[in-house]
Amino acid sequence: MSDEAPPHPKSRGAARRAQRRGPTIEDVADLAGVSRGTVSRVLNGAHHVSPASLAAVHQALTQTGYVVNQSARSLVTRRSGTIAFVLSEPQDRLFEDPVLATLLRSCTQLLGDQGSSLVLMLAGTPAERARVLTFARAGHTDGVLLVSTHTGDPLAAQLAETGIPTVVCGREPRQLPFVAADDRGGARLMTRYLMDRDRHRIATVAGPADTPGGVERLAGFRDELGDRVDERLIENASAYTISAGREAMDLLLNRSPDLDAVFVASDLLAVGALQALQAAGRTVPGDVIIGGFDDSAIASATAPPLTTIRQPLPLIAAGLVEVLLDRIAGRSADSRILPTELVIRESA
Amino acid sequence: MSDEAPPHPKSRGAARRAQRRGPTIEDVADLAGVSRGTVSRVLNGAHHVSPASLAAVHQALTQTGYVVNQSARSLVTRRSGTIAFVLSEPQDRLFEDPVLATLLRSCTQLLGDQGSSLVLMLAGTPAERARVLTFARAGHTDGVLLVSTHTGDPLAAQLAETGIPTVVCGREPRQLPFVAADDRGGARLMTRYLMDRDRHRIATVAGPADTPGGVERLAGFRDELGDRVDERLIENASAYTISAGREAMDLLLNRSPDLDAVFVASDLLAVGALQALQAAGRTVPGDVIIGGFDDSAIASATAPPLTTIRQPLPLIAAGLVEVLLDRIAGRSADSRILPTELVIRESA
DNA sequence: GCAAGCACCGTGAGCGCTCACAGTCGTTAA
DNA sequence: TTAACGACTGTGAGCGCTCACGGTGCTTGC
Repeated sequence: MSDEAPPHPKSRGAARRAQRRGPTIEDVADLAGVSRGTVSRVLNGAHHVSPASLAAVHQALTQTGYVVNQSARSLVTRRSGTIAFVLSEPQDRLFEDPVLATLLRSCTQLLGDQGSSLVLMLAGTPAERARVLTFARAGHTDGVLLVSTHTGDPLAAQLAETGIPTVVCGREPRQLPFVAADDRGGARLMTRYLMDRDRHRIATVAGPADTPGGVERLAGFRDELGDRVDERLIENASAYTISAGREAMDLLLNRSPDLDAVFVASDLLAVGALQALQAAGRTVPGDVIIGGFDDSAIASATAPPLTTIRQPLPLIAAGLVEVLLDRIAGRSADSRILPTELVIRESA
Repeated sequence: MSDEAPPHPKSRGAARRAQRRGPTIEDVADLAGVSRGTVSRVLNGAHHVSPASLAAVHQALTQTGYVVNQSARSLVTRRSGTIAFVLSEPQDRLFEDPVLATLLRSCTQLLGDQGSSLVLMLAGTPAERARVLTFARAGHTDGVLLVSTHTGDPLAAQLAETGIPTVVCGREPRQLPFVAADDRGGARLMTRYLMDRDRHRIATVAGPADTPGGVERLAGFRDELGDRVDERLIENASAYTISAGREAMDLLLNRSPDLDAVFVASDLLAVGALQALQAAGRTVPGDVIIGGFDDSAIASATAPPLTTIRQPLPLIAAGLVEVLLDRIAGRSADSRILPTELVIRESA
């Protein structure tokens, strides 16, 4: 493999980009007039380096345009510098959830600022889950950030077994640490607000029953209403989508035409509910007031704009990476539940 | 670093997961009774391996649970097995675009099926852009998949200079290969459809003028209308968001209250336009018919559902990874422009 | 005056793998 | 019979780095 010199006109096809091997640590060392070890020390921020050689190394570093070979480094340190963002969800739909997009963006940014990179992995099918596990076990990743809406995701247990640092987004009943919004508290906030607006037939479109959001937010609703809950005013949506919201609302409307308020467990769902309400001739917030959950971008884009519960997404993202990084560093880090906030707009 | 045995109760904190070094290729070789070389050959699908040793190796492979150390492999092959998905966009908003989410999902899946992984990188700020460049130059990635809505993204040029295989999503004026939907053709399709419905005051909410989608779709609109275009019926939105759509539509409505049809350059924009229309008391599709672009999930969730132009997202994703993979393998691969399709719903 | 301590530095070993090369051994052609 | 060839296999080298160790030479305390 000595096709180093451009003079060779016959490009060897496949193995052709082995050419321009960047400068190695040794090149830098030579240029700076020091040894490998010294360069390595400054690269790793170690002390015990004289000001003179430090300057020389820095000079050589910029002069050569050196950039470390992560593979070589990982080989010895056993740290990859990447973390896996795993999306465990059979439905493709999840990807259209603005909450998730925001989370992904924030995590990417946070991780990037901190020097590691994020690899995105899907874990919707068993084959994909197996791939995630292999990937993790192979040490390709320093830790995994698991996002899964369904309670009792098998991947969580398996990940826990491998022992690789993991944090899950959303309540997780197992031993794994998690970071989540205070769903129950948020639901109480909204329910209380609806009650305070002097409504008495308060319904709820809850999330799917097999998701933490689905059960927690419903629990909050029940907490606040106490013995005034009417089971016929409760409907679980089949998924977190607009159409599921519409369907659930239609059901509710059929069953209890006299409802005058509704707490919907997600903004996307609320968009659908709003449509169903308006299609049924109800005015919002005149006849019926409606409150959502998430405060995603869509909440301020509906007509009327949605009163909703804000999930502290930036804080959740920050918590997620902080807990994960702590775990990776061997420090212990507890699960966190972050407070939510009522955002009043016009729908309620 | 010999805290191998659990007996040691004092976990050493930081360097604690160096423990369980998985089986190496040598372990497998020993177990199979062959040499490193032979195991490596079967791992890399090479031939020149006798059926007997092939079987022995496979046996040993599963028995040990061996999984290759990618760092070690990359160190010698100079291939990382990862590709970077770079999002070059100052606005955070882009992340809420369902089109993008779908694209990201498809690419992740396609790449995963094919054995490589996707690392997500943001390139909104200069610092982030620099990081991408360094990352690419360091050989941490075999190729980059650049998604950028703005024409003339500086990153495209810089990436081209580095020589690392790159493909861009969306029309790209430079030498870089790209994959894009036929925006112009799609716009013609929709405009023609609106004309055929016997409307004569056809307006358009175009995308931002500094995006390929913004100019191409507007060009298609003009193509089809010919000398019947009225400049006062054209408005560029400031971004691809619901509120920008609403604002543009309001402007149009003020300027030309008599408009009876509107082609909106994206579904998100169309949602806003629809709201503005309805808020102004216009019925859709009675008074005004409206056509969107993208066929994102939201298009079928509005009331009425949007007639729109479908972008062949799965094909785009497939084209993107195919072109990129070809480039990485040293094969040449041309840019692709994929056909769009009219999807008729109720808004027009 | 010398031992001890300190700050700094260079070097060897080795991380786990792939690749090229140099075998070995059975088979076929001359 | 022997040379040549093919299929298969083992081995050395080396990818670029970090880490531990063992030097230097200098200061300090006695």
